[in-house]
Amino acid sequence: MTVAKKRADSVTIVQVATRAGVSTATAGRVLGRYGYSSDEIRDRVNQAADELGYRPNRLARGLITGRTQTIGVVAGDISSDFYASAMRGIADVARADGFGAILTNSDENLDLEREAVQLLLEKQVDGLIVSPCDLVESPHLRAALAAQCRVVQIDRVVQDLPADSVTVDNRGAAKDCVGRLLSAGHTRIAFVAELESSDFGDVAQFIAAVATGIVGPQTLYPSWQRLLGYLEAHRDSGVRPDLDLIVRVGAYSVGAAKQAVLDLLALHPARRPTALFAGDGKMSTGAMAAISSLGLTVPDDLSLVCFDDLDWMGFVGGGITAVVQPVHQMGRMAAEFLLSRIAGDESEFRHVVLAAQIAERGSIGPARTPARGRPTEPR
Amino acid sequence: MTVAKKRADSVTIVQVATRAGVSTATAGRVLGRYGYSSDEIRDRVNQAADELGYRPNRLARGLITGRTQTIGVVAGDISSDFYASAMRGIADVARADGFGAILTNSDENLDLEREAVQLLLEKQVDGLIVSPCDLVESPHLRAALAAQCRVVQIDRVVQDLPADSVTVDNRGAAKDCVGRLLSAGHTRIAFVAELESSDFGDVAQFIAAVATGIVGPQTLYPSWQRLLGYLEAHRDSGVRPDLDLIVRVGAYSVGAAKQAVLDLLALHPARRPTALFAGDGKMSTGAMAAISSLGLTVPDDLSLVCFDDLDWMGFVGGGITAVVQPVHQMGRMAAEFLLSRIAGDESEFRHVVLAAQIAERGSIGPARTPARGRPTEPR
DNA sequence: CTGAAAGCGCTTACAG
DNA sequence: CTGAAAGCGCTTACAG
Repeated sequence: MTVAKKRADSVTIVQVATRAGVSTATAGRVLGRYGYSSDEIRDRVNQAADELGYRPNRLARGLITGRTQTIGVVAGDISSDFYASAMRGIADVARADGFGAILTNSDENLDLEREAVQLLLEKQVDGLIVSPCDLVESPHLRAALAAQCRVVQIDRVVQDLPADSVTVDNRGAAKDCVGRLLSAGHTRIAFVAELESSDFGDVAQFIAAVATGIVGPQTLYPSWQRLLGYLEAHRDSGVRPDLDLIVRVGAYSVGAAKQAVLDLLALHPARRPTALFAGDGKMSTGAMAAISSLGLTVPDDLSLVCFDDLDWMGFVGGGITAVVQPVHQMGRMAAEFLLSRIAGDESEFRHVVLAAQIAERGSIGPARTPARGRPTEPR
Repeated sequence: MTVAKKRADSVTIVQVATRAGVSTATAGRVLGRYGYSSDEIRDRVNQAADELGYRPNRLARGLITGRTQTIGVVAGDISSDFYASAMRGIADVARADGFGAILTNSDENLDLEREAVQLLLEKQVDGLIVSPCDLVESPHLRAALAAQCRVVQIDRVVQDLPADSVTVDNRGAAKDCVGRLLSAGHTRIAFVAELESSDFGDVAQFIAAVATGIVGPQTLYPSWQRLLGYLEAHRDSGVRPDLDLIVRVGAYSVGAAKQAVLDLLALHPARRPTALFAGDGKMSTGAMAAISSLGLTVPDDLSLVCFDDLDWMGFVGGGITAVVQPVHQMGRMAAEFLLSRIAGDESEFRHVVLAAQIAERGSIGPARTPARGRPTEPR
C-alpha cells in the first residue's frame, strides 16, 4: 500500500495560456476575473480553458491572496439537533458566497475545541464560528483573532472577546415560561438542567450572587441563564423557590435526566413538584420518559415546560409548553456576520440576542400534586 | 468597507530557520517531520518555532504535495437526523487522522450536488463522501475520480461507479418488518414513502419489472428498495398487495405524508389498511400526526412500522416497530474507506451493506380494521 | 545529516 | 490592455 502520488497532472493556467497564445498573467486575469482584459482575449482564454477542462486551484490562489474562502465551524456535536440546524444555516450562507465550511466537533470539551481551532488556523480559514466552552479566557480564540482570523460566537459569549455573537434569550424565555406556570397557580416548579460548570459554585451560591446583582447574564452558560430566568420569575411573583427542586443533572444524558425526574416524583407529596421545567432537549426527553414510565399524564398529573424545539410534540398528548429556539436563523446570522467581517466590515461588534418562541400546546395544566404513579411495563 | 488585506505577517519557516541558524530546507524537515535531522538541530529548530509561535501553513504544503488532508462531504441536508449522525461519524474519523471535512448540502438536487462537487474539487479535497442523487450517470463523480479524487458513496450507489460504498440493507429490513405484519395476520398493509424518482415508471410498472427479475436492488433508491422488500414479503406469504395501499407521497414533507395517511384511513372499511409501513422519518412523523389527529391508537387501532430511528418512541404508546439504521457507523466506515484509499489502498472496491436493527416496542398488534376515527381538537 | 536551488499554481506590482 | 518577473510558504530532488 503505497501512498498515492500527487494528483493527476491537472491542467493549469500555464497550459491554458499557451493554448490561448497569451501570457499566464493575462490568462490569470481572465480566469480569475481580476484586472483588465479585452473581449477578444477573454474569449480566447475562456475557450482554451473550456477545451482543456481547466479547474482553478483555490489552494494556489489562497496562498497568494491570504484568503481561502473557507470558514471553520466548531460545533459542540453536529449530531444534535441544535448544531445540525445551525450548521445548515451556516452552510447555506457560506455557499451563497462561494465559501466552504469545515466542520469540527468539540463535545463541549476545551481541549478538543483548542485542537480544532488549531487545525482550522493551519488550514488558513478566513473565519471561525464557534460555540465556546470557556466563557472567560479562551486564549485560543484571542490568538485566532490576533492572526487576523475573524470570529463569530454562537449560543454563548466569551467575556470581553472582541467578536460578534448570536445567542438566544434564554433568560427571557425561561422567565416567561416559568411565569406562566406561576400564574397558573404552580408554586412548586422543578428545574432540571445540566448546569454543569459554574463560576459561582452551587445553586445556593448562585442565588446569592444573583441577589447581590453581580451576575451578568451575558457571561453565563445557557442553562444558568435559564435558571436565572426561573429565579427572576419567582422573585417577581413573590414565590420562594425550593432549592431541592432545582436539580443539576451534571451529565448531559437522557438517562441521568430520567432518573432525576423519577427522584423528584418520588418525593413526599408535600414536597413533590406540580410542574417541571426541562432545561434542554436531552432533559426533556428524559423527563418524558420518566413521566410516561410512571403512567402519568401531561398536563393532568404534571405540567411541563421543555426548552427544546420539540419535533415530537405532534405525538404527545397536549399540555406541553415548548421553547423553540431560532437555531437555523442563528446559524445564518452568524455566517452573515462572519462573511461581512471577512469582507472588511470593521464596524462595532454586534451581540445579537434572538428571542425564543414559546409554543403552548393546550392548557398549561393545574397545580395538582401528581400521584406517585405506578411504573408501567417497559414496552 | 475595504476588503481586509492579507492576514497578519505570520511567522514562516524562513524566520524559524533564520532564528535557528539553519537552512529553510532543514527547518522544513524538522517542522514537517520528513527527511532526516539530527537531534541537536531538531531541538534548535523546535525551540525557535516555539519562541516565534510558528504555525504551519497547510495550504503551502498542500500545493506542493498535492494532498490537502481535507475531505469533502456532500450530504443531502445536514439538519436531518440521518446526515447529522453520519456527518458526526465522518468528522470523528477524519479528525483522528488530522483531516478536515468540508460540508455541503445537495438537498437531493443534482445541480446543487454538481456545484458542490465542483467547489470541493477546486478546493483540492483528497476525497469525497457523497450520497449521490443520480444513480445512473453522475458524470461529475466520474470526473472527480478521473482527477484522482477518491470517492466513497453513502446510502446510495451509482451504477458501475468505481468507488466504495456503504449502505443499509433497506430491502432486507423492510421485508423483515412487513413479514412480521403478514405473520400477525395483516393482509392490508399500506406502504407510504416518498418514492419520488424512478427508472421504472409507476408502482405497477415497478412490480412488473420486479416480477421479470430485471430489478437490481443495488441500483434502486432506498425508498424503492424498501418497496421491493415489501413486495418480496408479500410474495413469500402469498398475499397479494393492493396497489391502492402503496402511496407515493412524492414530496418529502410531513404534511404530505399526514394527508396521505388520512386519505388511507378514510377509505371504505373493506379497503382500509390494518397496518402501515412508513418509509422514512418524515413519513413516520406524518403518519403519527395523522393517526393521533384521528384519536386512533397504535397498535390497537392500527399497526405501525416506521423506517426511522425513533428518538421519540419513548413518548409514544407501545406497539411501534421501528427500523433503526446504523447511520453513525455508516459515516465512520465511509470515512475509514476514504482515508485508506487516500493513503494508497488500491484493493478492490468494497460495497458494504449494513444490517438495520428492528426494534419492536410491545406487540405488533392485531389485524383489525381501524375505525374512521374522529378528528381530535388541534392542541 | 544539511544546504542551495527549483518549483507547486496561482496573483501581484511594474513596465510597456 | 498585456507581458516578464517576482513571490506566496512550503517540499523536493540533488549535491555535498
